[in-house]
Amino acid sequence: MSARTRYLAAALDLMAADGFNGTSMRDIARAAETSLSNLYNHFASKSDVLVALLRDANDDLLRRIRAELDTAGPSATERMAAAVRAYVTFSGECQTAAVLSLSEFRYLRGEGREAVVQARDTTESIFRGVIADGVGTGEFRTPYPDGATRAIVSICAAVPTWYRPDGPLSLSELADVHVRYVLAMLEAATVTAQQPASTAMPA
Amino acid sequence: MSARTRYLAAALDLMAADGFNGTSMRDIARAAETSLSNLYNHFASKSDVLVALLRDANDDLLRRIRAELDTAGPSATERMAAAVRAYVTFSGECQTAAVLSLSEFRYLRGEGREAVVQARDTTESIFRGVIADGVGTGEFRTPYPDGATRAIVSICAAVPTWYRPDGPLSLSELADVHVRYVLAMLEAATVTAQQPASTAMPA
DNA sequence: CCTACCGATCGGTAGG
DNA sequence: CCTACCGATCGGTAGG
Repeated sequence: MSARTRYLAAALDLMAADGFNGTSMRDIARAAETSLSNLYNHFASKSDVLVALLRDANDDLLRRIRAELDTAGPSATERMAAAVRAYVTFSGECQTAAVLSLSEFRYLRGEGREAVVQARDTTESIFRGVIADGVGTGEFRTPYPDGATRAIVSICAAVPTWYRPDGPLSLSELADVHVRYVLAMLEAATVTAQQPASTAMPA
Repeated sequence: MSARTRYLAAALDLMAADGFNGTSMRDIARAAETSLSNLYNHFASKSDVLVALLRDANDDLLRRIRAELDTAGPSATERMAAAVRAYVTFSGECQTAAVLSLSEFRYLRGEGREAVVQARDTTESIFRGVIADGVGTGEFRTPYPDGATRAIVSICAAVPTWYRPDGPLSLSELADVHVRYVLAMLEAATVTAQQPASTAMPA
């Protein structure tokens, strides 16, 4: 494990718990069992630490979505299901990073912010493209396809804020449930023919 | 305008922009054109300021939802539409307070946190109750009603993070769009019979 | 005896 | 990779 990885792992836990402004560079150095000066040898500023964390998280999410899409069927319905599965799975498996992405992005400024904005746009454009495809083929019948991307991403991005690994549903079941919600929201033609993934749900 | 109201208005803008830990009591006092000591005469701590802000915001949201429900029709479909309309309207009209509620809640501890948690549970339980009613009457046919509350609240709560008053849709149109998303997600029996509220949507 | 409020300063810590 | 620091500012409180 490289020094950089250790710093980022420590910073991830601390910032997810106490926020960007609630975490000091001394806190991070201490958690990584190094000195403050050494931390500054790897990151020019506290903002740079956050940029690295959010970029890594977004890269991971994007990689997962693309991997799922590579093995998905050709229809927009199948591709949307794959993308939602990937997002929900990421939200559960990388919960801390997903929470951080959601809550601490606002503290970024300048070019670091622009880089993360661009990475987010890439993710959103994948959903937007699949929605447009599905509307074109008639698979999705929602009269409001343009606003659906935000609604879908909002649902997926909120999962890490309440998900608990010891909950009543496995992450795979949770992904299935969210696929159903999303396809129903898009008024997918196939949604009523789907089989429920599970009959048990959290209260 | 009472002194307390002036402090809270200043704190709301500052904390929504820079976060709880990024806003100092001196910043708040300066923005409210008073002294730090006077601020401490009204709030025992910075946390107490945040508690007051989040409680006020939640009270406002709850009041709006209840007011809409009072004039709504009796069906679960109409009541869900009313609740979503109220939430989206609040998100747009009280955007700063809504953003704060979403992002800064995590910095609360102790009994102040518990009070806000309880207020949130009250709001969520309204949605949960309407969903249960609709499932009971057969209006909502989703196989996963128990997870739908979180998905619905997540969509509504995310609106203030991207909404712009100068966007292509009026707040009323935006509310209509979200009502359609939510009812579709619940697989409402009436959803395909609905009329689109608008043909224009943001990109 | 209370409130509302002041200028000044407390012990510690922030990012760098 | 460390000790030793900086200008400033932190949340909170002093006496009056």
